[in-house]
Amino acid sequence: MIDDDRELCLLLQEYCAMETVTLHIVHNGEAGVLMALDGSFDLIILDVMMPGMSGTEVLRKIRSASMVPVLMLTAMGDDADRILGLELGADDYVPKPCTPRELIARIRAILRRVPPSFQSREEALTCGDLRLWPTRRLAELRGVPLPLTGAEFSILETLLRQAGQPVRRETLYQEGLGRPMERYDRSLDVHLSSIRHKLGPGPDGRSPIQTLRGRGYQFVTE
Amino acid sequence: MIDDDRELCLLLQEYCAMETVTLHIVHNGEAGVLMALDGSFDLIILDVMMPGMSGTEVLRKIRSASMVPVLMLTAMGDDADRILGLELGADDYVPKPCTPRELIARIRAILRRVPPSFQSREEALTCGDLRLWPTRRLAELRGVPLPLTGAEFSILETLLRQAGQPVRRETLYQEGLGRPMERYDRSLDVHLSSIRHKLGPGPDGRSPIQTLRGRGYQFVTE
DNA sequence: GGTCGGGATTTACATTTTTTTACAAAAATC
DNA sequence: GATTTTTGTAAAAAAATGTAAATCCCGACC
Repeated sequence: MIDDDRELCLLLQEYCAMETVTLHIVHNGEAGVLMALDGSFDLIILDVMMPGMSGTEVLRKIRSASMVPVLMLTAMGDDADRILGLELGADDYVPKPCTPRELIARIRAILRRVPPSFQSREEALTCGDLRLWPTRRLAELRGVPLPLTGAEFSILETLLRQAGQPVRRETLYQEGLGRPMERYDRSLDVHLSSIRHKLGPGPDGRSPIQTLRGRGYQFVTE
Repeated sequence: MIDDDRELCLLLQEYCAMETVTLHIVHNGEAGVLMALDGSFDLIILDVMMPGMSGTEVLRKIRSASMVPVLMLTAMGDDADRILGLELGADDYVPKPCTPRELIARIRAILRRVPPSFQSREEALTCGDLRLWPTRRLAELRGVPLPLTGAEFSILETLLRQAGQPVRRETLYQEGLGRPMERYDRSLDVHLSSIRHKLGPGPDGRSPIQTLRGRGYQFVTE
């Protein structure tokens, strides 16, 4: 999502999380273009009205290099922008203000008609001898299927997506268990214990999941 | 539906909605031709008797450019129109007045015999060896027709449209069963159990429908 | 109007996963 | 070194899900 309205971004991000959609946010056009062209997104939500590089300019830059679906947010009744946007290759246009619900519905509609071959489909998350296929909900350790429960899989997926860097407990709660962390809640610890048990020790004898006391956990790379 | 009888149109539209068929309406021939040639409809319902461009004239225009199935509504006993209609390439003829129910039945009959390749651009939903045709409400597993009840079909369709990512229970209730989820309601579980039973195990021995406890369900991709 | 039958829902209980609890161990703080 | 905080983990408790069977509901048919 490329939008300078931080509040709207956060609101939508929250809603997306509930809908099991992951929303990444940038607040200016320059960063947005770079991110959009990174190729790892299914769809870009783009605000027309932004300080600095305008939305249509961002769209032009994106379209010059990529076919990634773009949904534009426009001020109510701004037909000129709308038409320009559609001509430049936006896939849909939603007038602001809009409800998160409507936005999600539009997003799903766009993704339905985009051929799957154009959708960013990652193969597998690999780290050492561990490999996860999130869309298949399957994990393999040294070529052998690794039976993980749902929560374990989600937590491990989150760690693996950021392998080599620390992931905060709050993040693991949100992404892995789908709820915010609360005081005296020890679920995550228990799940991590169980994941470590199933993974066994890494090549160096330590667990591949390292504890960074007070700062979270980190999946160690080779 | 191309018909100037607004009341009948609305009545039928309501009935169609219940049958999960989407009915678009125009009340005159000119608009009807344009709409029919848009190429996005599975079938056209056409009233013979209309002010302005007559039904047969509309049919002639449609047929000159498209093979879209056309069902004609004719005044009782008006054989001349009927024969002319069939000669011009109508697929069926239903005398007015008729019950919505009968009309839907005829529509389904026509769609059954029209080869899928001629049906509107709604492609089959395919995932692995499972394939659904949402407009025809037909499912196939490894090339063999899979008998599913209405609720089962809708739930599976919802899962398949978002294959590879989790779908929340609330969504499945709303999209699949058409009502909000309520506490202590276990219908969905029972339907899922039955779907899983009918689908059998996937290539890896697990069910293609994975449970994400507390987060929903996910149809796994290949 | 009555009965039949298929599908949907509810019920009841089995099973699995997740969370809580309780305490031990490690690290940080004083 | 004593104390507090944080984390690890086994075990118990709670919650969510799986599923067979009973029941309910509604349209079809007589």
